[in-house]
Amino acid sequence: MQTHSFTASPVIGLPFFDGRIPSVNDGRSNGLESLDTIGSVQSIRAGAELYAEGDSANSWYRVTSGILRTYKLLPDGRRQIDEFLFPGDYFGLEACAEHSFAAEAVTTASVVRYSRARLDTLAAEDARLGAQLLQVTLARLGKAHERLLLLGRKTAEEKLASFLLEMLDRSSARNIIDLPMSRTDIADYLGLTIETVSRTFSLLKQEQVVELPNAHHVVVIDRQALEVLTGDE
Amino acid sequence: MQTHSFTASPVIGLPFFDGRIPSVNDGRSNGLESLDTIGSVQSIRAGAELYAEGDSANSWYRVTSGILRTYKLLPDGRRQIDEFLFPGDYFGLEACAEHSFAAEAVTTASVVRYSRARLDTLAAEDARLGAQLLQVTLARLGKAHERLLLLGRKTAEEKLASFLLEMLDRSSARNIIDLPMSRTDIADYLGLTIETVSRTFSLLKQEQVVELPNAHHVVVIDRQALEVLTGDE
DNA sequence: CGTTTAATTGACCAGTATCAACAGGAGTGG
DNA sequence: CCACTCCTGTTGATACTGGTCAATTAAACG
Repeated sequence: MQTHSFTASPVIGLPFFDGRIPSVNDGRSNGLESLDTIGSVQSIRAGAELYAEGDSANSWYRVTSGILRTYKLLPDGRRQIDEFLFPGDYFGLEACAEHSFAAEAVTTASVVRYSRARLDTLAAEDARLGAQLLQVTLARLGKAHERLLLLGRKTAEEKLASFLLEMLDRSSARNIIDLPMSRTDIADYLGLTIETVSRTFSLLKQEQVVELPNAHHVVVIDRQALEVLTGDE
Repeated sequence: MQTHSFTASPVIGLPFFDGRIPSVNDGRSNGLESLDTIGSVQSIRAGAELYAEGDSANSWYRVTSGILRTYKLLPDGRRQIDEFLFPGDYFGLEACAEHSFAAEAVTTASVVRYSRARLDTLAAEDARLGAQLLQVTLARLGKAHERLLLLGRKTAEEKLASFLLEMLDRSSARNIIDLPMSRTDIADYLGLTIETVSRTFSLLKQEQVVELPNAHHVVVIDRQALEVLTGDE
């Protein structure tokens, strides 16, 4: 991993609790760009670990390129992926002094690292910064609760349909999904096995909802059918 | 439901990100007591709804007595309980303008209701308040991630063991757990059916880990065994 | 190309869900 | 005070979704 200085972008203000549904992930401005002045860029090779569960949580991060995953492990090796992180996403800010989950790069990625101590100092002086941090954190909490419903109550097909729509919403293309992560990653994100993920992909293909040109690309043929299959409506 | 004015308690400050593992639930001081000056008390009968999914989220709450549950529903009636809320817990603060989950009383309960607008105004003026809100929200996010692992990767017995230890930690007694919620509630919290919850209770009894004087009380005979059964260590 | 790793598919199995019957308490009325 | 009812929880029989183990195919990499 390499670290070098980062060129600051201008400070951009944001309305205070403006009522819009915030997206942590779309890279849009959310006022936190002002922090770039205290950040440093770090590159991570695909598969490399940024920090482990239990590491001291003295930094906070924003993805600038590539994809990362955060996850927890059980002692016997079972893994639950908490989030896939895309450019623009913030992560690593935690309630306690140690990270409660690990972070790894799915693809080669780069992040901006902020000092937690400096962040706290700035937030103590600037209430607006604190409000923006709160807004970002509340948005992540909302997504986590959405995932509790998925993991606790949805079937394999509903889980995969929900996942594909989530990925489609982050995709730049209208109906093509790029899946940089492996089947193992998808399984550990959805609380399934790789075999079930694979079989469910085949099922969706058979139902003519999607096409699978290869394992890492999905073409959505019938978005509405996919939405019905999520079980959400 | 009845509403009346609430006597303010003195403002108590808290160190700014002090590194302790925060508990949202134990009723200890966390600096947010200053908000009591803008809160009003509201009583809710057992089983009654405080707000529904989709209601406008213009309030924020703290439990002062009783137990509540927040949950999400799928259109076909499947339910996932997000959190059980105990005295001292804060809830209802959300990223967007509508509540993304419903809140109901498990037992007759009372809450303090805060105006979201006034909260925002106060937070805009007082960076320390914002930091405390952030800290409470980060703690809840950490607990949500813990539950993702439980729902995605744990077996029925591991889920129930984890649940019982969570409830024991909130209990005043050393080894007696009071469970005010129904089996249906527990099932919807753990992503199981009531039959599986009931069978797993019987299993734990058979394994001499707990005693079940009745459906709403659990005596923990062997806490260490219960900890092993969570799968966490 | 050849080798290795990832993904798919198949056969079978296990854990949990479903459906159904029964038991135990709490509340109600005689 | 007891019988009746209702409701919740427990237990049993069976079904089914998704997991496990294994073989095959496809993709990635040197």
